Amino acid sequence: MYEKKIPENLDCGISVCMKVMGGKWKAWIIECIHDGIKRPSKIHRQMETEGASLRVITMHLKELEDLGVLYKKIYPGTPLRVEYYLTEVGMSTLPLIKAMSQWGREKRAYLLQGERNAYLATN
Amino acid sequence: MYEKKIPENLDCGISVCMKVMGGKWKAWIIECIHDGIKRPSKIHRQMETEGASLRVITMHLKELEDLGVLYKKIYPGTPLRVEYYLTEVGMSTLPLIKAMSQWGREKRAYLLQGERNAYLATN
DNA sequence: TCGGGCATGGAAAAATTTTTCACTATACAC
DNA sequence: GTGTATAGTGAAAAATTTTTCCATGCCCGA
Repeated sequence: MYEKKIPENLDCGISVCMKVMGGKWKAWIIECIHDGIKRPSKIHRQMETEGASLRVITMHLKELEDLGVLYKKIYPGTPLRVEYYLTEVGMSTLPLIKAMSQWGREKRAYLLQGERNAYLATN
Repeated sequence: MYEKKIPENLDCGISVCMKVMGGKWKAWIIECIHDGIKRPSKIHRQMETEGASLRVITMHLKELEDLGVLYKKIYPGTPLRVEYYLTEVGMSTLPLIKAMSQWGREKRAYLLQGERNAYLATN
């Protein structure tokens, strides 16, 4: 387990939000589960074309579960089956994720068009 | 300059959004500038209590300028003065940042309360 | 019995981000 | 002259995240 060396500062709402939705794959995992893809192996199959490793998915699922964003249902027996669901707080991320996603789609072309020049103030 | 080894995938709106607002300090820098703290040295003084280095602020300002989220006004002369402002697209991040910040503040207590237990399905 | 799928975890490597430090250059105040 | 302030860069170190690889344990099908 990796231990932080610089203590996390979660005083600020943005840091808290980023802890849940930041990172390379977390928002996608939340979206997957919302879309009904609730088992780790399925989530992985959904995202491995994009390059997500199963390991990182496992780690994020655990982290999101510990935060109370997801809850986990275990079906005992073999092969062991597990399903993740959004908690109420998990659901409350959806409008935000949708808004971020839409903003990104809307602004992408502009943002990626290249470098800009500075203005020279002449006063 | 650091060169990416895994190509960035910006097909997805969330990745684009995270490119602008993710990272440890970017959202704060945008907020600072919106609050009228527009010069690098001022921004640094504002955030150094939190641990932000001047270097990372400089780098993020440049990145956000290249993306067209900020524009830069240069006042020639010495000491050289520079001011950053939000572009129209920069402004459009504000509702999102506000929403993230508010969400984080609202859910912080819940999210940080500790680990959770899985449900054992009994069917 | 061998190979597959299931969920998960340790450990190390690789990739990326952030920090720290050293440096440029100019002008002003003391 | 020395110290300060301005904005910025390069290089290396440190911190963090993500990937890769390997291992566990169990059952099912060939």
